[in-house]
Amino acid sequence: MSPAHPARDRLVAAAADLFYRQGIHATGIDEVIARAGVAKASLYNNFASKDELVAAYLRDALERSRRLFAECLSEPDPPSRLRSFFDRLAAGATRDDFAGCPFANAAAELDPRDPASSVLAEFDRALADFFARAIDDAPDSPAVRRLVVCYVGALHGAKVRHDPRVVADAADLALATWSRA
Amino acid sequence: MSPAHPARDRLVAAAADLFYRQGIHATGIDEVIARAGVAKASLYNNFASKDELVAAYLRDALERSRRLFAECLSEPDPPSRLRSFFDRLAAGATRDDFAGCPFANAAAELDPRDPASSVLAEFDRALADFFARAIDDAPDSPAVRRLVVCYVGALHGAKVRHDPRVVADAADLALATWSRA
DNA sequence: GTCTATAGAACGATAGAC
DNA sequence: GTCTATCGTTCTATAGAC
Repeated sequence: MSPAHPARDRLVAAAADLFYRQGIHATGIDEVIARAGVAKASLYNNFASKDELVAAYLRDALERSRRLFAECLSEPDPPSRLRSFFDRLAAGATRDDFAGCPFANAAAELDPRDPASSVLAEFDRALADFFARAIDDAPDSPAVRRLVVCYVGALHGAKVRHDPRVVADAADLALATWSRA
Repeated sequence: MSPAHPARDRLVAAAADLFYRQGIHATGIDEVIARAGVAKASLYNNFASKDELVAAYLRDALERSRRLFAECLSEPDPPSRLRSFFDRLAAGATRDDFAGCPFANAAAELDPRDPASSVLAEFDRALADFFARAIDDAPDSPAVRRLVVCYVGALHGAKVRHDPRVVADAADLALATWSRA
């Protein structure tokens, strides 16, 4: 992305892959720098601590999510926006490196008082905001909250059951709850 | 439970509290034995390793879940069984030590190849089996899979948003998806 | 006596930090 | 690449219950 910081970008990319697939606590610093192909000093030149690398990883994932939301919102009407969103989730769930929602995983691992946890709350707001725009409703409306339930259930279910069909089930629920509202 | 092993029971109880609230990796052995009020040797007399204590904690949680399922299944008809279940979830979500689903949290932390992870799969089967019995359907039916989505979304949403209303939203979804099926 | 408990020191490995 | 802290684990020593 920014050629001015190749080491930093390589570190975030390596961290994103490893933290997401293996978990944050289960991934050591050495493994990250080995995959990034940078020296250990480069890590501490760009980040004050592992926690800040974790935060950078989550902010990067948040940015990807925001782009995904924007693409789905370009669809013309609520049902096609929701379908577009859950179709993309389903496609992601079929990948062999799929490991659920990175924010849900991080939430289970991180101390809520950890500064990186604030990114999780940001994602939560961004997700509710996306659903609200998608169905033209308020971010705190029951319909939006039900859609959030569908999203969470879809990704976690697909993860623990290794079954992408769960995403389709959740999409059915989401479409039904919208048309019902 | 068995008075012949007071130290073991105290260890599991302490581990259940700490592992659930703080996470497994974030909780050290010393903290567990301090809360249990037992010596370190008692831990390794009853468990071969920390991993086995983790497995015991998860099996204990699974037993509690099975009892909860059985109580809900004593209700006379599907809607009241589902209501009973989600009402109990909602009550749990209002507790100040609520931290979501212990199995979902453990799934995010543990290596899938960890022997303790088999308990997570057991819970998954037990949950699907409960919903199947609750609505008189097959454990792998779409309706049951949608109910699992509701359960997962309910607990995770209530956790990250600190908002027990999410459980009520999920209960609405669950009742609706059943009556629709 | 044997089993299980407690208290604490000490070891080896790992992981984060500089 | 080195330093240091921490964590899981093991060992020594001792006391109480059946």
